[in-house]
Amino acid sequence: MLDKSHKNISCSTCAARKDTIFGNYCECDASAVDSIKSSAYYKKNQPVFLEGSFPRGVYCLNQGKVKVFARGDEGKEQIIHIAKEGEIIGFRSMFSEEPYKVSASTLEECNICFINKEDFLNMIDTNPTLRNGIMKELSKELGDRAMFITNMAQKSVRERLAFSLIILADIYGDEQINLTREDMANFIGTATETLIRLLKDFKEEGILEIHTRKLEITNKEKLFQIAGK
Amino acid sequence: MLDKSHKNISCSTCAARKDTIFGNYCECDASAVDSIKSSAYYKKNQPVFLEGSFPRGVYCLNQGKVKVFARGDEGKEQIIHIAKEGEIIGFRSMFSEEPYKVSASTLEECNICFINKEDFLNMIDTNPTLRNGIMKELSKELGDRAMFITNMAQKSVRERLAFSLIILADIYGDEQINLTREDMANFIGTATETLIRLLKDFKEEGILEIHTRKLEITNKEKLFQIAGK
DNA sequence: CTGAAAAAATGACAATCGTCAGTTATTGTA
DNA sequence: TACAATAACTGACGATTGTCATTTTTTCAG
Repeated sequence: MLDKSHKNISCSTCAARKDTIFGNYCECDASAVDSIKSSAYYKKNQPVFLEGSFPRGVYCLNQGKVKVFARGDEGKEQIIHIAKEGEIIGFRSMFSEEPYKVSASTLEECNICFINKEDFLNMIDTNPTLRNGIMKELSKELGDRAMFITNMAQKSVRERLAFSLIILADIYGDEQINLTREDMANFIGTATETLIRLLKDFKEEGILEIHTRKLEITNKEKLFQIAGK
Repeated sequence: MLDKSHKNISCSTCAARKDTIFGNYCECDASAVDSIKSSAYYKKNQPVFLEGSFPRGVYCLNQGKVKVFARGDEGKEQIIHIAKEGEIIGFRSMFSEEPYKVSASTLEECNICFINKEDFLNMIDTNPTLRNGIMKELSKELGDRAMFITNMAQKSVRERLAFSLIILADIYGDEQINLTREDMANFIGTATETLIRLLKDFKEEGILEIHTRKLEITNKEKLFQIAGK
């Protein structure tokens, strides 16, 4: 259970700070960010922001994982990205001056800090290093998504599953992958039933172990093989 | 046949200028850009830049269309974007300081202007309006790609074809859509044979007319219906 | 204008994958 | 601890889509 005393969250002691855009790009000291941010505790499955609404600021994950997803025509979620500790989410729409095109929702208990739009844009304007960091980030993501699209379009579900498991293993680090089958299916872009069947196949092939909801990868090599180079 | 006298291309008389990032965001006069750009004539199917190489500058399309594509594991192209007159391509990797993750190649005869990296970055640094324009552009594209991914993952090939034809009709304006079947299949993310069959279906349903390679949309309404909202 | 090369089109077939309908297992809470 | 709700799983089945092999049409260079 997560410590709910989010009042104590401070940038200067933030464990995730070194992974953030602030930690990497911003020379300004932590207290400067501290003074303009607020922080909040989120329960599991709680929305962070919603498709269609206008951004009021950006969110910086101190603790926990968040899914970023779009909805298809029939309302089915497509998970575009799973953000973890240290990541900043929701800043894209602030620059494009559009409403959010995606929603974000917590996958587990989270502590999330918030910096309001004016303050954030002001930082960007006055801090070239931070600005370049943001541009670099936007550009990198754009490149990643070209790959994502190519994978979606050209790989089979089996290959995509292998590929996604590698990504998920990376996101979850030493924890075990812990997602509902539905979320996992919506990340891979397939039906829940198909995902379940393929997980079973992978298990029988000795690639992973299924501990109910949690997945333990036991043969990453093979995953790479299946996923394609 | 395109006028090959690209020596005469000037920003101040560029027909596409009003559509460019320069036209929209940059207050600096055309001659300022003119003085730092060079321009070149490209034949059909000529590479503009290649995946894996490092960007030396940005390309601004004066005339003609260019496909931007990634390659899947088996070398199959996935077209991510089709750029037309006025668009600037190849600037993403300049910010991310990575090699290109995609390639670009002309789909027809083109006149393309080039601004070298230093000059372009210098413009960005000194011109906040232009810089914001670029950030807006990056952000917008990122949003578009979330939708693209969702479509790829959730729509049937038939739906994607309808959707893509709407996009292509928009890109080609009053011209007829003019792509090889292979390129079109690589845009939609399907096999060439499947695309050909579906085009035939659409023709029989009175949605379009096939003039060998060129496609004329005759019932856009129906395309919207098929594509989903 | 002609022939070779490239592109478009067609047919046959099988595998992948999604859908629907139902069962079993797990979780969270009263 | 038990029960309701949610999630995980299974089975059957067919439609969609990819693959391969071949033919027809179009394009383009000489």
